[in-house]
Amino acid sequence: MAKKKPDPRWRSGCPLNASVEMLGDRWSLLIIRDMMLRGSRTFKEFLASYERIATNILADRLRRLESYGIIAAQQDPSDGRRVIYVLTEKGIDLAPVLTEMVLWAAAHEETGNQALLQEIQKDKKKFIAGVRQRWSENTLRQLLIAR
Amino acid sequence: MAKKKPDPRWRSGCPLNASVEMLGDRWSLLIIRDMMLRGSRTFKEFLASYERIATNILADRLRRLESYGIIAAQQDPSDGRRVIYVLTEKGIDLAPVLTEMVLWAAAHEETGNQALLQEIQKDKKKFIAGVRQRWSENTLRQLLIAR
DNA sequence: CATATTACTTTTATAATGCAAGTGAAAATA
DNA sequence: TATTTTCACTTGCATTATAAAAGTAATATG
Repeated sequence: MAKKKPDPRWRSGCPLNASVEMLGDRWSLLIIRDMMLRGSRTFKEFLASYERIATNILADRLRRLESYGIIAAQQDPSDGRRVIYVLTEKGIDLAPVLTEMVLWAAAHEETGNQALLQEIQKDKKKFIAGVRQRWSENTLRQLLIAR
Repeated sequence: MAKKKPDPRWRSGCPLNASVEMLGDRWSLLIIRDMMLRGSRTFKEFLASYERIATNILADRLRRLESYGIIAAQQDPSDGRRVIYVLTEKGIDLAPVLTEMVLWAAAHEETGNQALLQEIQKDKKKFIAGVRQRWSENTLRQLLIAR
């Protein structure tokens, strides 16, 4: 529905370039991974990730991802301090991208997380469908239930 | 065959993180795109790309990609000035990653290159197989034939 | 009311990027 | 053979991004 001529925001009309401009840095995809696979939803939870992002960079990336419509931010109704970040449809649609990047690195580098890997390798489509479903379930719950 | 415990080179053992550390910047994937889809092979050809990479950054990225084993550099036997860059197997294996990134951006942004897009959408597997085959054909030809 | 928690911002130092100009070797041209 | 051109870079410098550490405002908890 929304989609016509190349967006002047990008360096070029190439779709790969658009992806790279939105996601091509050392943190954005890791934040999306944390949301998609680890269920992270708050600033504090993102900070707890193993790669140790700095707080100012995290704040900047969350702002950027929101501006691209990949994630959405909402106040926690049960705690005025807390902001809950959720993936939008656009964000969830990154599941195949993340999946292929995981498979590629695992095939060519010495990496860990064998459990995730085997799940993906067993049935890629099923894995992506699972992400999608778990997310739609959780999103509702997360937004409605206080903790 | 080489693959065991997490590489200490990476910030974490997560395979997605390894991918991000190798490819997570604004130029690396575009260089690979130019090789994979446009058949670029030389410094000059990469420079001619629409996004206008600076020469020092291009030199740096080519060095990095080579150090990761994603591309290989070879002297042109018929012209001593010219260096020919080719994708390695590891580099060619990025085809599914690029494919998904193209599909994702095209689905959510206003991008161009409809021809490429329709080819991918018609049959994703066939497209990736085609890249792979054209590459193996071309690599041989490129390395043997002077121009 | 005092303390703790959460999501940031600010500051400062370091590193990466981008632009313009320059270099050296090899090849093409006069 | 001498000169010019091409190619793949490098260098210098200004701008921007990243990282680490400390600080802050709003809310919540005991």
